[in-house]
Amino acid sequence: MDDIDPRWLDDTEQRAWRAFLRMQAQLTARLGRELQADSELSLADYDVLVHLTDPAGGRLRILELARELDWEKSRMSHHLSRMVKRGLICREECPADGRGAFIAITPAGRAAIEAAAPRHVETVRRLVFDALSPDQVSALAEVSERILEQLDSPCRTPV
Amino acid sequence: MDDIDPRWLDDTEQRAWRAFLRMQAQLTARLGRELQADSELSLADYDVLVHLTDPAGGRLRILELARELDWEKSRMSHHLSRMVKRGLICREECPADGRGAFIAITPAGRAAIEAAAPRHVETVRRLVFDALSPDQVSALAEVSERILEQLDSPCRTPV
DNA sequence: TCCCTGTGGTTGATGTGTCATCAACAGCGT
DNA sequence: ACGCTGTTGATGACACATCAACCACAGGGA
Repeated sequence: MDDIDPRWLDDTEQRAWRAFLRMQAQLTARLGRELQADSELSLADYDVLVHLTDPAGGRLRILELARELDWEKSRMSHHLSRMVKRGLICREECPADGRGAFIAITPAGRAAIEAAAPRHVETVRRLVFDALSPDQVSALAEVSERILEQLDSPCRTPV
Repeated sequence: MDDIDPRWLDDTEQRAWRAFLRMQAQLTARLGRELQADSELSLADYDVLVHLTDPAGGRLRILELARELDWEKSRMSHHLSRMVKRGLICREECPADGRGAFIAITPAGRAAIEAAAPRHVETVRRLVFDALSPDQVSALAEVSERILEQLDSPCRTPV
């Protein structure tokens, strides 16, 4: 028996945690559904395309993209294959490194993201920011950043 | 051309939104991984089992469970099948309604959730609540609840 | 030159989520 | 009795994520 008697959550914490879990699940579901309905893109597709519109030439090394999105390389590869098949992006050789590859946005992909972005932003505003006061927006940012720090910190309580 | 020129996000909003998206993705990934490593349960399994420990008899009608978890009935059905195969739960006939069915937690299921819960709660505390001040916890609750209201409200701006 | 290790990237198996569709049945009106 | 309608649940096809194995090349030594 390795009985850890954990520090259970108190009422306030439980309330926050339950609300957060529900909100998070419902919000992403809704954002995904609306994006899909408006533009035939999934949230994942959207993220990929956004990252490909920034850099000059609209192309990135594959693992560079994976790092930015925080995806596993395998997930990245599978997803890119599907997007290639749909004509949103294409693979390009990397002359400087024989094993490497670029992935680049196609005109069709650019058209897709440019059509999708305004509606998506509008959705985010309607579902999230319209509901929040400026103070709440700041609080959300701070809480998120604080938790991100916590996640990055190497602390993993040794067993 | 239905050119909506959307109200783009300002800097503060962008900062909040980006941080929230990253946080949300990384946090659930991490919670899932640790839960799985500690207990052979996915977050979804955990949720199902939690809901089955509350009611007397540890059993619920299937759609009742789906409603509480906010899952589609099809997802529910698939997931239950897998959990039955693993011996965590079992289906039981409903005498009152010939087509209906109960789903109930098995002793093995109860053992699994009781073993998993303390560590999981500890993880949540370590990754989330240890990082936040009491004010921030309240703010998180309020923001989440506010967004949930917004999601439930029937407003769907007509095109 | 040859091997060796690390890195970039793909592939296939498996588990999981979503959607559309189907079958069984209850409740209700005729 | 009959058909309608809504509910409950199962199933098959497909999108997606994760894991482990793998291939191809780069950059070293020996």
